[in-house]
Amino acid sequence: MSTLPRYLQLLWGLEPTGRRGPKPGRSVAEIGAAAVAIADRAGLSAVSMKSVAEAVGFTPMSLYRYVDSKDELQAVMLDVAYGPPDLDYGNRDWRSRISLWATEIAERRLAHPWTVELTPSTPPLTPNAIAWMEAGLEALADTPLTSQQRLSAMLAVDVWGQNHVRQSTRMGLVGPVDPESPQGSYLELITELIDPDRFPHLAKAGPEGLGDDDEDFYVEEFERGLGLLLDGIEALIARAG
Amino acid sequence: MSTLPRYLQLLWGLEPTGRRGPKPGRSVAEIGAAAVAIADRAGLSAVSMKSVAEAVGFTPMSLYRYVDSKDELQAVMLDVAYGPPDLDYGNRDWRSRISLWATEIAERRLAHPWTVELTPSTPPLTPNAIAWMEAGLEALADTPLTSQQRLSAMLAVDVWGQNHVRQSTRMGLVGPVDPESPQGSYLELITELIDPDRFPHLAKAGPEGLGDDDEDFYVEEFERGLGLLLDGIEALIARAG
DNA sequence: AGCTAACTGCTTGTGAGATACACAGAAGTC
DNA sequence: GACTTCTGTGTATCTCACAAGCAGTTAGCT
Repeated sequence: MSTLPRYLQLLWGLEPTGRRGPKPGRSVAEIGAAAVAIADRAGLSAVSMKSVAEAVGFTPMSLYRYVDSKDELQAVMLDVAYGPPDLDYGNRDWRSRISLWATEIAERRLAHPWTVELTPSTPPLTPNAIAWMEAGLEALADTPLTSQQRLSAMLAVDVWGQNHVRQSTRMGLVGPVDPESPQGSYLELITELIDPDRFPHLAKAGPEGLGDDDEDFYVEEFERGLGLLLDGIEALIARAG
Repeated sequence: MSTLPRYLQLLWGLEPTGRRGPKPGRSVAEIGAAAVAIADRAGLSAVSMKSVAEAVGFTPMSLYRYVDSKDELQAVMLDVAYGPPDLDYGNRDWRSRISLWATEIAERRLAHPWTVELTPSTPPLTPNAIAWMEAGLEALADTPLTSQQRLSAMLAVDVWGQNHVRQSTRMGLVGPVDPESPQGSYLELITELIDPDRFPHLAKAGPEGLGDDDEDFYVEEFERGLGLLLDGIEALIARAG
């Protein structure tokens, strides 16, 4: 049994009782929240050990009492940004359940667009992240799929949704406009580069597929893609059931 | 019309003719190849402006004649790593075509596992990346889907495949073992953390779903997930046709 | 009550990395 | 042959993440 990294112990409330020494001035959650606030306000690049430390009234090195590396800090940030899942599945069917699940996650991600930009180097083990995974599996609980199939299906939905949010926010379709992204220029560039003779399919898809940066393009495309995945799962269920 | 970034001009061979001054000593492609070699040998973190410069016989600052930032260098690296698509669709049906497409991309990614770790901040506009997208769309060309639907479907497949490679390499199922990743410990940690009462579904899926790190788990799971997506696309086609 | 071990946050320091700027020589143009 | 434009270079700055040792604090033991 390998011992848990400190930030996980702290997040899960697993510290041994009867500790000596001064009480910690802040909690990991507070530190994470401060980092989240900075990222929300000034972008991910503004989150440094120094800036976070200042925000909580620490010196940079003090943060290392709570977190062993910046990577771990980012894991905490994700946990704080997602928050606990709050889903009422009622007596919906599985299709409607994962839809709800996927939509809710997407909402949290949209609220903190930087969440889809950082790529954790280790699988998430923080409480909220775990809780969301649990909720996703629960959505598929009454299907005849094996737990492995459920896991795969859920992962597919999750990854797809994450990517959708990423693409949408980068193109400025949704959410607060990131000042440091060129957003609009992509379309200009692509039409400039794509020679219709060499890339006929792309040439057709480019303007048509990306052209209407309507407000609700995000929603339409979300439903389109999610539907595709759900149909795939449905086929899997049909075969298994 | 916004003007193209230099590295794209160079990659696409769009430099204006009749230039004065000395010829460039190297090409962007060479620089990219050097960076790729370093990443393959020593990991992504070993790729710095300095190390790449040394590899091509330059000083760090010289690289900025070819590439405006490290981000752009990474875009070049991806282009070099993917290489041009070399697919023979023959007279397969669409299902078999995208399968081939997805499999081929996955192979390239496996050959350079770091490709799935870096997240380009801008959509890919480099020649090979574009060519791969074109090939993906071509695979769906004779379906009754709109170009927008084709684009979405292709993107879904691509994102899923990328994630699959990422997960697999991180868990050490496939490819060269990254010395700086803890790999095995995840399973221990998760079983240590997941209280079966609070997270019943995960508790069941965890050991069962991730347990058999067999060699061919990668392939099985690849086919499973890809099949799910293809079934989704098929449903879409059925509805559209 | 006094002692001690374990813990707190702080101070100072280091090494790496990306990138700005001004320059000397090369290769075209007139 | 003079002018211009582009090449690669040397030097310097600025920001980070992170290392190591320190002084004050507190819970439990004697």
